[in-house]
Amino acid sequence: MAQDTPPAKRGRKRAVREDEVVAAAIRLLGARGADAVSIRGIAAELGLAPNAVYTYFPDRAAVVGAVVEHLLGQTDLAALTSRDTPWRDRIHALATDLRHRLLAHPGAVHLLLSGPMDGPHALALGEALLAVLTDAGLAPTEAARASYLLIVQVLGAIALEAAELPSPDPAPPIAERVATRREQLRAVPAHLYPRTTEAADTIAQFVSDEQYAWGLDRVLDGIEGRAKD
Amino acid sequence: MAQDTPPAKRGRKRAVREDEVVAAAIRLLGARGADAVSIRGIAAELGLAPNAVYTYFPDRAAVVGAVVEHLLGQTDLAALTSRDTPWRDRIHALATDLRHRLLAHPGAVHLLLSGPMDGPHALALGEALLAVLTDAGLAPTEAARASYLLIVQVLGAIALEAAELPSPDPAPPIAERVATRREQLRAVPAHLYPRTTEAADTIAQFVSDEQYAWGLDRVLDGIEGRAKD
DNA sequence: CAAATTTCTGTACGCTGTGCAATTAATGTA
DNA sequence: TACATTAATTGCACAGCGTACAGAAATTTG
Repeated sequence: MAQDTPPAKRGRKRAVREDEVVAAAIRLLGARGADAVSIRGIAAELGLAPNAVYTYFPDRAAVVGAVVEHLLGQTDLAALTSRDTPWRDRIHALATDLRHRLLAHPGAVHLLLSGPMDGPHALALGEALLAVLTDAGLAPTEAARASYLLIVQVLGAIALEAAELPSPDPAPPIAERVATRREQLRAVPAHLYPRTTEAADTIAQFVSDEQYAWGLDRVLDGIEGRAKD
Repeated sequence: MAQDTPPAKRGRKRAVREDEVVAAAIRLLGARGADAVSIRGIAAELGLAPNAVYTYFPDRAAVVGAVVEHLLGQTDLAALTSRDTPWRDRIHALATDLRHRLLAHPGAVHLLLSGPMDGPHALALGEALLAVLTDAGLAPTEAARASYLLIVQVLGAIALEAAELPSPDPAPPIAERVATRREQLRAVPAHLYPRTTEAADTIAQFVSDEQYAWGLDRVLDGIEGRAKD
């Protein structure tokens, strides 16, 4: 059986553990935005000299990768694959969960998109999506394409929302963000952009749960049309 | 009539023009990636001291915003709204154009997503999309939501593709990127991720024109289902 | 106790954005 | 022509970043 106690290595003891580095990074991410996730900031958070971080990760990109993995690992994949509820509802639940989780740390999605998502949790998420979409009646190839489409949709929507948030703040509530957008849209000259002006109310609500769910539903409609059931 | 010659201002003459600053930034973006788009790099490119750039833009974010505007302004919106071809084809053409243009400078999409897209060219793009989708038979509110969905889809797909490119290089050809992905997928343990392993060929082709077009078609299917025609 | 090994620290280099004061170059007025 | 006014540019400086290198500290093995 796997013995928990490591085989008593030789040199000096480690002051922290790798997961504490990740935890410190996420603490900074939540408190002061993506730019605050710096080697020096993490080291200060842990009470270490900056260089000590390089004992645990080879460079900053590796730390960010571990943070991304941690964030992706928080999603409940069991709920995604359980067949108690219709598959569309399960995907909706996952997407909503991801959105709230990632918008809770504005800038987190920047980290997601700053490197390839090839860790175990990313793979597990893809695998679970494949299972759901196979359930939905898609052939393997179509299920794979649809899973990527969904990832694109979810991360794209979150990225666009995050793009208009000044990163350090703890993300104002949606109602306030919509109000800000509506205010800015009042400055759009109606003679140059008549349709934009006419649809200003809807456009102001692009950053809302409703728009997010609407877009996801259109994507799911398109996917459902490919099911052979 | 509007007189071209500016009314002979008082102080020292400007060494460059604002659009030359943007051009220098784009030159750097293409040659050395998004990280090279720095105030100091731009200044060196123009033969100026770094601070001189602040004569033309208040801070780096403003320069990036101008670069984004320039990139968005290169798209042919006239072709998007002309009714010679079916609306789906027109959107396909726009999406393809945007993808190739943005992937030509890997990291460009990072700039796009680093701030709100509220410039005139961004507005014009939105307005043109609204026109196309109204043509397609959508009510104004639905057209607005669908236009945002399309922007999310296009930028999301490009962002995910760019995420796995090491930014400075001039973007290897698609075939090579697919081959790299296929190679990496061979390391995925089949017993943990059976469906992923089975669909590896399709997954390797996530970064391809075909997947991009497929996803766009599913989104358009979903949108078309809302047309009242 | 000494040797070996690992981790942590001190220092340093080159890079970033950008604020402040002084300089340079152009124009308007006397 | 001389001077004042104004705008653009520069030099310098500061604080921050990632990270490479050498040495000190801590811990286990012989």
